[in-house]
Amino acid sequence: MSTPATPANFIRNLIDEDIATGKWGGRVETRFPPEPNGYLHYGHAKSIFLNFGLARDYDGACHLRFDDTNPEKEEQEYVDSIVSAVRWLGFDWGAHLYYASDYFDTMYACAEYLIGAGHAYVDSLSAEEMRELRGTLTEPGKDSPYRTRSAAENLDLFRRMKAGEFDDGTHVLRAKIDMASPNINLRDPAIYRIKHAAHHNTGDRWCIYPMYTYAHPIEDAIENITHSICTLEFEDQRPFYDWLLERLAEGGFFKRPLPQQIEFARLNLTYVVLSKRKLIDLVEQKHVDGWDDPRMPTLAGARRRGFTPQGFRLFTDRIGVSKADSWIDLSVLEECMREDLNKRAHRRIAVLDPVKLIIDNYAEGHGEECWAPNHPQKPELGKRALPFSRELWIEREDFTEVPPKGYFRLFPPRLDAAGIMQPGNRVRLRYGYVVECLGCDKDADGKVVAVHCRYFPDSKSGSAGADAYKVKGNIHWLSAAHACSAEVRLYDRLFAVPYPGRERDYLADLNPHSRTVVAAQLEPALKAAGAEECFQFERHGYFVADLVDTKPGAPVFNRTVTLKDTWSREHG
RNA sequence: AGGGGAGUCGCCAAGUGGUAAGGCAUCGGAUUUUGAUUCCGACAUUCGCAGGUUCGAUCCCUGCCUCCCCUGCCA
Repeated sequence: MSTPATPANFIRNLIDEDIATGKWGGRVETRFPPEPNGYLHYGHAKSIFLNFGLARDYDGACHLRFDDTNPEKEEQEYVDSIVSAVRWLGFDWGAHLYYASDYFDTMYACAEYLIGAGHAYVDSLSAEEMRELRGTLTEPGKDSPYRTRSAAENLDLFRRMKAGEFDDGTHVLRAKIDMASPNINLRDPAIYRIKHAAHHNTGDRWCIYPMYTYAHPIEDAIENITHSICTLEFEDQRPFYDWLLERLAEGGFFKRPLPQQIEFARLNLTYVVLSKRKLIDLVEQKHVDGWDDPRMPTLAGARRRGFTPQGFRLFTDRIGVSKADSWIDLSVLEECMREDLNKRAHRRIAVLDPVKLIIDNYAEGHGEECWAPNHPQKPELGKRALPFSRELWIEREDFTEVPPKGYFRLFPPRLDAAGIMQPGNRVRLRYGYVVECLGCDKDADGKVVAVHCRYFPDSKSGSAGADAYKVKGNIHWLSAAHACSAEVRLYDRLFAVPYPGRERDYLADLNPHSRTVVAAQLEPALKAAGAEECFQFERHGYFVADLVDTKPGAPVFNRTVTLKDTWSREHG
């Protein structure tokens, strides 16, 4: 991808400073540390581009690290989906693929050290009792009666925890810091708990697992991460991050400088829900067809939707990085996708809501070819033939019996203000002839079944004098005898309101029209489209051949995003 | 309420003592065989509020207001 300079942000400033002072000898090493307990979503894209982008721009490295410290929630399916999503975005971690679970031995050794140094103890309170002693936001906590256990007793207990002698929840290893700290995270946080659960990576080898707060700083230190970037909600955790690494540095486990945690504001998008819990609900309650449903804000869904890695890159550069809570309008993301697709997508014709257009003065059985460029702004991309004949498909909305003011598509002859009959409107059949509307046929219900017109033989696009016909309207069409039909899915935003869940349960805010399936008519060239090939269907938007449902010779298309449409925006 | 953060144009976002970048959106206008694209132009005397320091404040100081996060053996 071309590389526009990424705008300045506070993290880059910080890194520049570290480089200037030589803190890390110019080294920049980041990491993207997802927990494999769900699919990656748009918010992760921000983090991925941030972390991998920094590594790219500073000639550093970014590690892909699975933060798999909770075996009850993590699965191999999720690690696979994460690997494929990060790759899809275009990033490569080289040899730097890690698992927190790879470090369980080191983490355990650190814990034993902490116990020996008097920095950790085994607490045997129940979860409820611990909660009671923790105090509240305004009141200090109280020491656990087990806080004064000797190092020897703690060590013995901890080893027996590891050996599997105890049931889940009976003991927990805690850091010994300060139960009266105004920062609740420093009130002797739990760092190891007993979980008799099989781990996707380590199997049954462990029955005690480290907590995120304890594990993460150690992971960073082991991997020599220089800048550990995470979201704002971990800000209160930073003092513990630093406390832990300082203790461990004292114990000779790590050398200074120690990695530093830097927090940025997570992505909030209107009309979208990004919390893992809600995404899981949507999938499990079948409001969507799985994690990769094109309506899902997951990267797997985005891919099927036709969103592009380059579009995401544009988006993340455009929204920037800061510590201010912000809401980005979904239209910003959509516009980024349009901008990227506009440059690359070949143009094709598709009639999504077909109605017949019959050219009364065109010989029956006659046919010819019209030529259409693949990209009007890029002639080097070539052109393809569009068969033309007497009976065409046009878009139902490109004809109306009673045109609203400013409508410049097809409408029949009508009386003007002076009572004089005026001819029907003229439009150009894009890349073909100019036609004049003669009228229409309707069925018993009054529904238009065919539109009639006459064409002007000397108006064919590209022929000498064709430009003499000045028309405002330009509509797309397909020869009925040559078009092929296909399923096309018109996707719209999954939620109907900007802030789902703000006024009521978020599920009540689901958009009932988030997917409309139509039987469309497509130009012949489209029949050969392969999965993930994207096109602009002229005057409609960008579409992609569905990754999973497209079969050879039988594409199924998903609408990625519509074209900007100032006419319907102003006319309902 | 204790602690931690944030408040700069409709939405993002730089700047952090020398007199408000940029992007998106919007609005004009031009080009256009996609009511698309592209192009050109306009768009904060003002930086949450009130005081103070200073020749000079978005930036420093004081007070206030608003919003977000923290009381999992989740991450």
